[in-house]
Amino acid sequence: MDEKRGLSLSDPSTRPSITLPARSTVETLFTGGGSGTGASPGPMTLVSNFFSENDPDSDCRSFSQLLSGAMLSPAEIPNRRPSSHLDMGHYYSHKESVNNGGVGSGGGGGGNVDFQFSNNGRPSSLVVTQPSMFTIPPGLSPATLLDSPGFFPQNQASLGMSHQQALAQVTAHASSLPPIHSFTSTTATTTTTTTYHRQPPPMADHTTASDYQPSSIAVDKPADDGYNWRKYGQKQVKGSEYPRSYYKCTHPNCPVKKQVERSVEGQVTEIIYKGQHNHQPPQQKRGKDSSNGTTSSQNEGQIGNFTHSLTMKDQESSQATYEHSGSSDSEEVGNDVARLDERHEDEPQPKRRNTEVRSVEPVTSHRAVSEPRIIVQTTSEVDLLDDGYRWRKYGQKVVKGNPHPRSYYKCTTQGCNVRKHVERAATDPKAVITTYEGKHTHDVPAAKNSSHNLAAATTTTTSQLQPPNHGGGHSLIQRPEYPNHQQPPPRPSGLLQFKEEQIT
DNA sequence: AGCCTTTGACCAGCG
DNA sequence: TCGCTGGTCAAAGGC
Repeated sequence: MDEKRGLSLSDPSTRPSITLPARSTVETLFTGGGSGTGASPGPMTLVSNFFSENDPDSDCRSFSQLLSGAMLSPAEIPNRRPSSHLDMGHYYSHKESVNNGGVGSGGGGGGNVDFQFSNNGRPSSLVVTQPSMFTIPPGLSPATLLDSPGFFPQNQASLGMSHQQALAQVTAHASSLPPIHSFTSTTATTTTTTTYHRQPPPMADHTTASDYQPSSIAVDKPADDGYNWRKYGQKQVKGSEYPRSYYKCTHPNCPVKKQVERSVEGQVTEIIYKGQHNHQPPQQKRGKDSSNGTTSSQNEGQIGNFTHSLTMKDQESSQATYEHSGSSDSEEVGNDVARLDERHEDEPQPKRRNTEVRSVEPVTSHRAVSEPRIIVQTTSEVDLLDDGYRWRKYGQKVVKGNPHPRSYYKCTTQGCNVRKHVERAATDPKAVITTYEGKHTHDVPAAKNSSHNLAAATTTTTSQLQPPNHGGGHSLIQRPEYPNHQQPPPRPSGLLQFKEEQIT
């Protein structure tokens, strides 16, 4: 540290106070829009708030329907309202459609069994700033998205390229997306902070695993994506409570840059990648800064020129959202942006690039630990994303409009009343929504994590609205960022692991 | 020695 | 034109 410097923004102790933004709509979701009394809503409340708030023309939809909606192209959902961060119901969002009506889809009344929820395509915070942008539903990776039926019809036409071409391109982008797809998890009561890293799917096969891998050095190396970076600047950007750091790829003549924002605690809140690597990832220097050692071959054959952003905004209260929204500008495909961002869409974003693919990565923060979360994930080979806990299936039901049954599980640990239900998309069984209810009263079972390595190839993305238990017990592996913070028991490092669920 | 981070200064775009 | 803002430069120091 340069001692002549007075204030180092990288030093949390010297950072200026931060004015946290107004609670987002996501939080409203959890708080029940003002009627909250501090009690944590159940999953039904959560989703109900989420989808039905103040929407006169909202229609109840089941998870299946939501997922089905997520598979629709804009053409199929012409009256679609812009989605909220948590709106899993669409991929595309045109800002011109702000006043569009909500997607109506049948469904009935929303009981606990049917898990039907009203839809609210909440205009606020969803405004996509560029036309021809598409929103990747929370929890769906670009590759998965592209592999989903119904994703391409319009996009393909607008881009003038085939599904395969676009897939290749986006996949390439995905591989340039930081393998570290990190997001933090913080609770108010425990101040637990965890950073997760996700590795992008290998180029060769977009259906293969999007590995989640923990990193213990995420704070200092927010995006160890297999490339080497040199920091060349840092700025306190107006409108952002976090300083922004600028990095360049150290490879000669490589134009790739990235911007990283960190929270006060040093957590990475946003990573924006710009440009395309014109070289192979350097060999990982294990032991130095390679938090994930499997990235060296993941970025081969990159094409296109994307900018990616990962955002992990720690909201003051407790919400965690995961939104992928994206654009695919037909005129500037070469400058696309894959962006994970929780920034309010209606906030001005100075100097925004012409095209962006925005997505929001979730994060948690300061929320009661007993609230539910919604996970949207897609799988290929493995059915369910491991969350580290053992579950016993106790029910299953086929919902109208969805050939795939939803399944109900209970945590097998004695005395633990946590339940979850899993539903697959009608149009794509790979897409799964998992809803948790309750809080685990125990830690993640220890011994069961060694099997079912994700390397088996899954394209899995998790939308984490709420950890059922202080952020632990999920598919994602936690590693302590701060030694003094409460953390769940360590889990084996490596890839995302799947539990031995008793699924039949 | 080489690479990296830090950070004030400078530059460029925009309203 | 001017001020604001984001992005970059580059010197200094650290590892």
